[in-house]
Amino acid sequence: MLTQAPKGTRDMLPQDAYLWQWIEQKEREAAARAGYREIRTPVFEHTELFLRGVGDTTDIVQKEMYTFKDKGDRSITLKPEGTAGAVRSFIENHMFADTLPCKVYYLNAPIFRYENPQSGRLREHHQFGMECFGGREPTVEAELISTLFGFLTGLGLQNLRVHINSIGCPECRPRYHQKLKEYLGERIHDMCATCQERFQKNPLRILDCKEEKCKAIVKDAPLILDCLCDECKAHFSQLQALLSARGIPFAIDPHIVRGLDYYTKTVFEIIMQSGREGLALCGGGRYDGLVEQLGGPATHAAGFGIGAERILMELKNQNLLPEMPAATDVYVANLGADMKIPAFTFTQALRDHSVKADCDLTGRSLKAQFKFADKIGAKYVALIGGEEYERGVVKLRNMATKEEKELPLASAADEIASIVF
RNA sequence: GUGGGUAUAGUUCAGUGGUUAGAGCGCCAGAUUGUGGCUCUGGAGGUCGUGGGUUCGAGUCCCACUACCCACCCCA
Repeated sequence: MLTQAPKGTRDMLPQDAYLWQWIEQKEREAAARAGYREIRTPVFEHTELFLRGVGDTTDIVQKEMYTFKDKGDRSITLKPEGTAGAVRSFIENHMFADTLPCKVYYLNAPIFRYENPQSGRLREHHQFGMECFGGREPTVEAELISTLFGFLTGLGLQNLRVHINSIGCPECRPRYHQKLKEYLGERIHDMCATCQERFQKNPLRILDCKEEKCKAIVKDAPLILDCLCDECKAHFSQLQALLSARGIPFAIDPHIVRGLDYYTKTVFEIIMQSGREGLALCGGGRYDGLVEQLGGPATHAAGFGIGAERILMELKNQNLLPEMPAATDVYVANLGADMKIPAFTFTQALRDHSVKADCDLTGRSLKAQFKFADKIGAKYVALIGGEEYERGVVKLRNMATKEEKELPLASAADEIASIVF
């Protein structure tokens, strides 16, 4: 127990951490190219933020949040998604008063959900997300999807599917709800308990049910796409035109409704086609009402979150992960007890020249030092030996070619730096 | 929350209820004392997940708990 990480969490060990650095660099570049700037918000927020922001009928809020009282009797919740915190910050810091649109991204922020772990799902995972405030045009969604698609294909990922849908706005959705309820009518009593509850609180989510009996009933239900108001209809068709113009392959999936209540108009997902097929890599959409709902001025907004673990999982499936770079370029071996100080100072001199250098910390024999150098992938071994030291030279061995040459001690660090780089 | 599988060395795994629990890989050391990868030799390393129970005797059978893997629900 004591030496066991909590269920659903993982250590990022050195052999994984370089992948995170690598992917974070790619995320930064993609977001920066689109004019987004980084924002970092707290790992925890007041529970109320998620109740009002994410929606108290959602599974996330009802059963998946890490919620606790702090010592000041405040109800605190570990972030179960990225958008609410960004919106809170946008309002609290009066970013709405600056020039809009305001475009921000968060870099692999930790996200916590209490659910049963399985392939591609942890209790702590990390999301890269982008949020745009103050843009009413469908260009916003097109920009988000294009950036995301470019980022993912830039990593080499194949077989990505972009699914889009529109779930209307406060203008047209109530009309759709009415129509859906009329369609379902008495048949709602034949549906699962969850759907009967949804019928009252959030009829749209009935479309999302995976139960066979519910799917059968819902199969011929009216689609929200057929009930959109003129504005939503125009918005959705303009988005399609933008994506087509950019050459992004997308499919309209009228059954995407998303598990968070704040979405309006556009919702989208990017789905894995290989490996764990059908698992969502990314989800996002427009949430024009959220800023106002949380106490800010009415502000158009849209964004997405993408799971970093799932990206890495898919990259691994498609064999696209880079190899771990060697930690050390030059290993400094010492021979003889009185050579330990010269070896140490020479190692530091190499580091002063920005060379990744290492020396013995364990008191190994020369043979074992070479073996170690080989194991850590050092390209060169610099030997500080008594005999050479007396003559004022360092022996440099190329581990791949076995070539050895002597360099004057005084200029060796400088010369090695120019050889390594 | 529900269901299935698993838990033995650092790791991957063997191990009919019966001596002192094994192997491959990895780790450490050595093979005439100043040189890595290959080979050979030796060594270290285990409360057999935790706690109960059955039994003369449990790594092995039973129960509970915990964790991991997989699936459902849901989601990234």
